[in-house]
Amino acid sequence: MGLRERKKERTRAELQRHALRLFRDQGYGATTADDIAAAAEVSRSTFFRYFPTKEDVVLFDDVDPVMDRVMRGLPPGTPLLEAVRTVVRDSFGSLDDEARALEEVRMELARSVPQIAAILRERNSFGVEQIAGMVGPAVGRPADDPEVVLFAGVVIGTRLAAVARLQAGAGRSYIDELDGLLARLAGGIPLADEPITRRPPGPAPARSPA
Amino acid sequence: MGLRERKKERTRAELQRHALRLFRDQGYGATTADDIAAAAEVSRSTFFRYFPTKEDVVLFDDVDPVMDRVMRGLPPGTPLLEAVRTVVRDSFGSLDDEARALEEVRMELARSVPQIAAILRERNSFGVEQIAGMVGPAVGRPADDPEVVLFAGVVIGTRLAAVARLQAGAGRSYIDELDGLLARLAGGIPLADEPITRRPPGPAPARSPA
DNA sequence: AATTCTTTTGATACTGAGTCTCACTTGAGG
DNA sequence: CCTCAAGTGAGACTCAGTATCAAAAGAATT
Repeated sequence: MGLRERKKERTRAELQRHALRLFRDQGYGATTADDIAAAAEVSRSTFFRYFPTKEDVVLFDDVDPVMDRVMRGLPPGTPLLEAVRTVVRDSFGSLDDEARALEEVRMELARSVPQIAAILRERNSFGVEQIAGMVGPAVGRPADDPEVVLFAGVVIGTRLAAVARLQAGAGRSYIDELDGLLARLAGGIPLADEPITRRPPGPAPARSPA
Repeated sequence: MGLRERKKERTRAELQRHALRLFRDQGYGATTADDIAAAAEVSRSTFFRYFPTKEDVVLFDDVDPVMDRVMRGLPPGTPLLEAVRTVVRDSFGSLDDEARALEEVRMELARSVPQIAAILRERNSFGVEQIAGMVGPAVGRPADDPEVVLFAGVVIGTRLAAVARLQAGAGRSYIDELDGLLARLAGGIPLADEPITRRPPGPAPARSPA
């Protein structure tokens, strides 16, 4: 690996490191691209060359390719839902120290900076297609099979639930929370058959999706 | 209702109508706030007074308060998952003509304009809290009960799956698709116990969530 | 119907994200 | 060295979103 590549890697890491630090210290909104560039001692142009948007600084991670590899390495016959659980656990487990540290910071930010939480939630809803693309082949079905897509949706939904729980201050780490919810899911969808009860009329919740 | 209020209502409707038309005709990104304001014959300032962001023009709808009302009107004892199905179906069914027409246009846009699809997907991932806030009370549990949150996540995930299917060109209407998937969910999480199979290594999918 | 009060509007200016272009620097390779 | 390509910085530009303020217009009062 030449000097050039190493330099690029270093620049990217520096930008991300300073960005996360600034976001934490002075807030996401109050940190301009200029601030980040200045802190990392490069020009604003360079910042945008590395990260197409400010959000991407937060979102860039090294987990994705790992997940696919782990999935491929699982013994055939593993039940799908359990396979997903394993993938989730092992992917994070196999990160090197630096990557894991970044992951920590990012999750910390997600907890403390509402604006970043929002971004993470947004981005997370991407991914039905990605999960479906990973899961479909694993069970020998096309990625657009309705059941594959639905399964993928359920997985994403579970992640959203995990993030929502963290947000609400329910202790534990992101990974433990997600793993726990996935485990619970193995027993079926909770409350699905729970009978609803009459309740007094109250104010409607702020927004629910269209 | 005074002249003032009527005028406001008309202005908002005009802004939204022209905005959606322009988005459809010349694309979301290529349509500036100025364009919309000009088309509706108001100033740019006024546009932002009615819609805090450009996205909000697409996202403004009248469905939300309805859902809560429908939920409250259901007979006690209805199983939760079925209750949600009913709420979804009836909420859309009870829209007046104009609201329904807007809903149509918005869904059409979601299908044909990728950028708007992305926005809708983003926004949709909000709502775990909202759904939990609606569902928790209905079964006599706190909104932050882990099972309530997980259930809410599953519902949102199912929606994402429905949207993903529409996007992929799977015919049907949004509401039919969602209803169908919810129905399927009543039989448990599909594929959860499906054994995975060995498969040849291939290119990793573009991105999956962190 | 003239006057006062309040809401709504338009004009203007500003910040910051993101894009583009172009000239300059600096690794890589002969 | 010298050349070429890759990476960088500077500056200008567009557009979203915010803030301010003065003019216009509906509502209320006499």
